[in-house]
This record gives sequence, structure tokens and C-alpha cells, in this order.
Amino acid sequence: MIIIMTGLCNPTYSEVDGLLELLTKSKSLHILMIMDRKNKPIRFSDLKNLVDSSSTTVSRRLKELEAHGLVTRTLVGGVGNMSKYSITKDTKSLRPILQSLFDWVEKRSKN
Amino acid sequence: MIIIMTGLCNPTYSEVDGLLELLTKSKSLHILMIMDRKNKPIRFSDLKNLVDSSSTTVSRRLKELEAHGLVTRTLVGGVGNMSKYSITKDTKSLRPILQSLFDWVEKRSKN
DNA sequence: AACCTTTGTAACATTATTGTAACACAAATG
DNA sequence: CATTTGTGTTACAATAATGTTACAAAGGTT
Repeated sequence: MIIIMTGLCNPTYSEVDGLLELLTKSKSLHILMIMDRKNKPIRFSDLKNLVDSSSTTVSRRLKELEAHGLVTRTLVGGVGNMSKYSITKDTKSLRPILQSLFDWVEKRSKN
Repeated sequence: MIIIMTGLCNPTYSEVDGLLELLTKSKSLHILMIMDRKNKPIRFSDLKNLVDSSSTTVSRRLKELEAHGLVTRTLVGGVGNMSKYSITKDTKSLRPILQSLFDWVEKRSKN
């Protein structure tokens, strides 16, 4: 359970139903970044290879992301009920924020 | 071990020595936000109460943050070798980025 | 001096996360 | 129609993170 503060001077604590917690879980950001980069639906296996985790973890994380509406899953058919994933249009607005975070981290690491 | 991508079209994978991983650990962001808000050194016990975790966890996280230079610890003396913590000047530039992330999460959660 | 408070830490218990292996399903392939 | 391929899931094992308890150190308080 992660709590974030919304006020500036008199901080109030408000819970945001696990979304921030989900984002800070391992691989979440990575998955979103990959999808955003690809900019078209990506297959499960390709995603799994790129994030380099077990299929269990990728599957679980995808489900969580889907449950929060950050990712959509569409059945494509073909070999083995093939399905593809992509971030929702809405979620794309998260990208520049993550990018600036990554940039900060990268710059910080070089000092 | 978290990996982030630096290229836009031909993503390369580069590791950033655990800094992003540290930031996504529980309580890290919360601790930094609290310190930033307070804007002056904060005592261990006050911090512990605000983040609502065990002293072990807070202590460990503070050490990690300090090791990465995100937080400074200064001995104040007084009862029980009192020490105070604050974010480094450098780290303050992280604040607007986190704020925009939190804002995004909060806005997203309301839909 | 005896005791309290605060800051931690160390050892251990508990809980959460992840990985592994086996498997079911479905469609293509030979 | 048996085999292969890709998508996942399930049960269990292994690992990682966190909490709990007890404690030490050190300066204040009475």
C-alpha cells in the first residue's frame, strides 16, 4: 500500500488504489516503455524476451496493468490463440513523465 | 536489476547501477517527498512515523538513499546521538518530475 | 547513580515476489 | 491425425523484502 501526498504545505495523505504501487513494481515501467516505443501491438513472447522475465511474471504484470486500464489485450488468433498487447491511448501521456524520470536517473548516475 | 532503454527507435539497454531500482523500492519516493516538503532536516523518528514503516525498513532505505547521494545525514547530538536527514540540493530537481508522476497517477485514478 | 529517550542494528520470523516445471488449450503443419 | 508452436496458468520451490523483538550506545533527567 503506497501513500502519496497531495497538499503542498499541509500534506494530506491519499491513497491511489494501488496504481502507483503497480507502477513501482518490477517490470511495469519497462513493459510500458517497450509498448510505447513499439507503437503497435506486441506479442506476448516478444514482450517476454524484451523484459527478460519468466512468463509467469510477465503474464501477471500484464494482467495487473490491464486491470488498471493501462494496457489492452486483443485476441489475434493464429497459432495458439495468439494475443497482442498495447498501451491504451490514454496511457501514452505517461511517457514524457517517465522519460524525464529516466533522464534524471541516467544523468544522476553519471556523476 | 532494472534496465532502462535510452534509444528512441533502436532501443539499447543500459543499466543504471540500481538507482531506478532504488527509487521504485517501497517508501523511497515517500521519504524523498516528505523531506522535500519539510525543506529542513527531519529526525529519524518523525520520518518513521510519517512513512509508517518499521524502523528497520526506514533505516535500511535511508542508508541506501544516502549511499546513492540522494540524502544526507548529519549528527545533531542531543538525546541518543540524534541525527537528522535531508535531501541533497541536487536531489531537489527530482521533485517536479515526481510531482508530475503523482499528478498523473492521481488524475488517472479518478476516472 | 539510576533511569528514560532516541537512534539505530542484529538475529530471527513472517510475508511477498519471483522463478521453475508441468501442463492445457488451440491452431497450424506435415 | 499426430506433432509442433505459442499463450498462458497452476502448483510448488526458491528468493527477496519486511516486520518483530531484543538490544547497545549515548546523551538527558531526576
